[in-house]
Amino acid sequence: MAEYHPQQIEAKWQQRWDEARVFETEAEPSKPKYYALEMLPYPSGTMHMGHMRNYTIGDVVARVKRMRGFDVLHPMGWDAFGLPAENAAIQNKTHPRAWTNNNIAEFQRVLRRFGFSYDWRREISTCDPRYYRWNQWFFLRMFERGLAYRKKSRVNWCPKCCTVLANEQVVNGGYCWRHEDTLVESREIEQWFLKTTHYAEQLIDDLKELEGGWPERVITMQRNWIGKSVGARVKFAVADVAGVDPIEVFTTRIDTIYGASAIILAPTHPLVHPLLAGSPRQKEAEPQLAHMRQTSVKTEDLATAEKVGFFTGRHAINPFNKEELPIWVANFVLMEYGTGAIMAVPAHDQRDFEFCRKYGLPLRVVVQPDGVEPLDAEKMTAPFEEHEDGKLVNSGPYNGLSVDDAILAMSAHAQAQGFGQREITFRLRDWGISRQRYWGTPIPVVYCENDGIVPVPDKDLPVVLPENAKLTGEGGSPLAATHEFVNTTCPKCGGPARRETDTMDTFVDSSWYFYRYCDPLNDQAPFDSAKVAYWFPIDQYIGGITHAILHLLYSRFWCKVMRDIGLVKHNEPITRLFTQGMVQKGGMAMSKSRGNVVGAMEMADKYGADTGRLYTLFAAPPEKDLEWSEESIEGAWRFINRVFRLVDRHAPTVKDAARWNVSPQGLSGKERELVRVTYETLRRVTQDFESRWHFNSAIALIMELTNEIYAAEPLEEGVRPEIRKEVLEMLTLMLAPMTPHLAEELWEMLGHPDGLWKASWPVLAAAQKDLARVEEVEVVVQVNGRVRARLKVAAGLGEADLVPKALAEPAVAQHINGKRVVKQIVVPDKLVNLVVA
RNA sequence: GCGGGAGUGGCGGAACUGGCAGACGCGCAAGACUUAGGAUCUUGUGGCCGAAAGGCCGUGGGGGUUCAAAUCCCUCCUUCCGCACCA
Repeated sequence: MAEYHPQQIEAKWQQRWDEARVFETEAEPSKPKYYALEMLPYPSGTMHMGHMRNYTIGDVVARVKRMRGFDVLHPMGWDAFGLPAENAAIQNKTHPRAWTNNNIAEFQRVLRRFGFSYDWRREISTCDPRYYRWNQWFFLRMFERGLAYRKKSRVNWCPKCCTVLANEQVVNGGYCWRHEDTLVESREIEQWFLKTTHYAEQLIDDLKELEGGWPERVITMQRNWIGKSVGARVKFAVADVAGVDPIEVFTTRIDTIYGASAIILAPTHPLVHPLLAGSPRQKEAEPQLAHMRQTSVKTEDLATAEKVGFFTGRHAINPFNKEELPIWVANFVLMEYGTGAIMAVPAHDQRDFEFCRKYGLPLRVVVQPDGVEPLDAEKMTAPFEEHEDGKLVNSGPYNGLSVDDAILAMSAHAQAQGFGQREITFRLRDWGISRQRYWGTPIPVVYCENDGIVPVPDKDLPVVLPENAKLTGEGGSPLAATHEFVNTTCPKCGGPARRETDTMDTFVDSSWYFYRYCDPLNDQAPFDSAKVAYWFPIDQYIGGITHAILHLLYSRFWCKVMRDIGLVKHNEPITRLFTQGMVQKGGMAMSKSRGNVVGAMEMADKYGADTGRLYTLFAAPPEKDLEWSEESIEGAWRFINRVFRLVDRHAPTVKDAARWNVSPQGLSGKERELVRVTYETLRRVTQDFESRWHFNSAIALIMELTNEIYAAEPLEEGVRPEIRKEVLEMLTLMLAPMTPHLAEELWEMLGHPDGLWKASWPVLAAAQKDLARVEEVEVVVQVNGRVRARLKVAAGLGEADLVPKALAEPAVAQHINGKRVVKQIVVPDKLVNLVVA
């Protein structure tokens, strides 16, 4: 009687796998390829069970695909640049590289301990110059194409990070994504930007390619983030002051322009000052403007804030009807969106309605809903905003047109007259990548007095991050204070020049890392396009929902840039995306700062990796959050032991048995039932793995099978060795993707010295499918929808056989009680429902 | 405010296209084996009534469609997530 010792078994098989290079992958065109990928970790703190859940799901998928004959690429790497490393280094008086390398070593130890089937030869680390060199290379390609550019801009500045944040990194309406208690400030700085907006249209359109493969909500989040809106730009000339440019307005409802009551500018609009200068309202207006510019920048307040505004004393001319409209300034108009100016149409827009009512601006109905009493401007309590079911009124020559027709006709008119054009606006803005931090990729640019901005030539890459920069944590870039780094010569004229001292946002690193896995050691190019063409697109990407916008949007952008450079052929890098739920403890995500982590290594030490893997798969469906329960782990542990004991008990008598020829001839009743349950389980488990990803119910099925086998004990009585072997082997193979070490050990015990990694996922032959079929079923008999009896009958009986049997049941007869059966519903093999009146 | 999820025993969760609600596991209870058991094995375990047979109720609330609803429709409530004055 052997005992289950996971520590020994797991170490043993991990060593065998390594020796046999089982998970090392090369292109094998004879097999279909499969690229399975989990989001790469940021090596910081401890690896906890939240991480392990992500990798376990990915590992199950990779192992199932491998068993099913796919050539599987399953790599792992490290998102190794970033702020925490820098902060930790300052705190612990060490170097970010040392701190990061320690963490990587620790993380790697844990991943290996869990037996994940990675091809470790392909491991990458983004802080390695051999990797970030290609970040710089890509930057230069984008620079050449005008996709990387420098501009002075108002940026989000986190006073704790001492750096600029991307819009995507400002969360909860104005807070830093890393310091959720810190309000982001607004500063004006020269920054490098990547022109994500160049691809805005494609980033929206290509979402169609992802439908079905990506979660609906991720697609929706991306679509909203990019925020396409189709409308028109219209110029309104200023009436009562000369020399001021016309005001450009963006609207999606040019059809309502006859209903405009005012033009409203954002407080920071460049025309506000010229308009106010010398205006009769100047005195009252200026303090209000100053006040408006100061008040809260928190967007969460903005949404609910009272709408306030003031009249500039000036007027603009509606180009359609030559009407003079007052020009206002108001806090609810955003400079960042559209043109920073709107026309207010109170009858047909909620915000305009509120604003105009408050300030007594007139309201004019210009779209009349079909089939309703004419709208009365005096009595309206809400604007009519619908696009459909309306006709234009009070709109001069456009009266009677539908909204859609009016939009077309009026846009055409505006264009012909030269005061407007159709325009598409996006919410998406360019990606600011400059960071005033040390631990990141240096931006490969120098500044020369003669030549200005000069890109570093390819042959001088990488621009290596100096190891000796002083990290103080005080404001400013550490590289700016590192003179050996800053002072250089101009690649063009050879004269003295200064290097760019900002580093790249770390999202650059993760935007293309998965391509590098295909060709990790290439020192001539970021990768060989042929290798990428073989493996891409990624068949299955697995990670947290937290990255639904940032990482995935940037990755999609990067892919399109690479396609246009000619490196790749596909439009989208990721075919299928799966977002797994979080692992929580005490209702909150595991995090070191909350002190609620369950360390992965402690878990493996206590129960073994297989138990940890099995529990995280069993406790909840993979897309849902999982509340960690120490008690429930015992269940997974007990089950594994139960399986181990079962195989251990029978292995000596079955390991030399011949392979069963799957013949229904001569099967005893006990054998028949055992084989049937086994094959039926296999069928359903296969389904759960392949299409539904219900790992939890797959495990439940395997547990049931195990219970059935136990119930048939002693198996030696009435079950021949070759059939015992068949059943135990199937059980072992089904467990292999989830508890691979256990399965290998059992496989060996069952008489296979070769290693289960060579075995295939069992596919049921026709004879086995026949055996999986039940011969006898239980049919429920209902009277008026209530269960009154159960029939044990042969499978496949129809109405003619079932109804008489049902009526013959005493309990059924009793409930019919002489009443007439008005209807009978028969679902073969399931139920009979007799409706009596 | 807009958009998208989710509400099932004491707990985690099953239930594929409407067809026995609560699979599987945890916990709990009883029994067996045992010097012992926080090991193992067996049995029971939604609620209420009942000695039992059995009956009634039950998937967030209310209504509807249907022979039949956790599942479909309407409505309300709770909760989580994303966006948030986007013109």
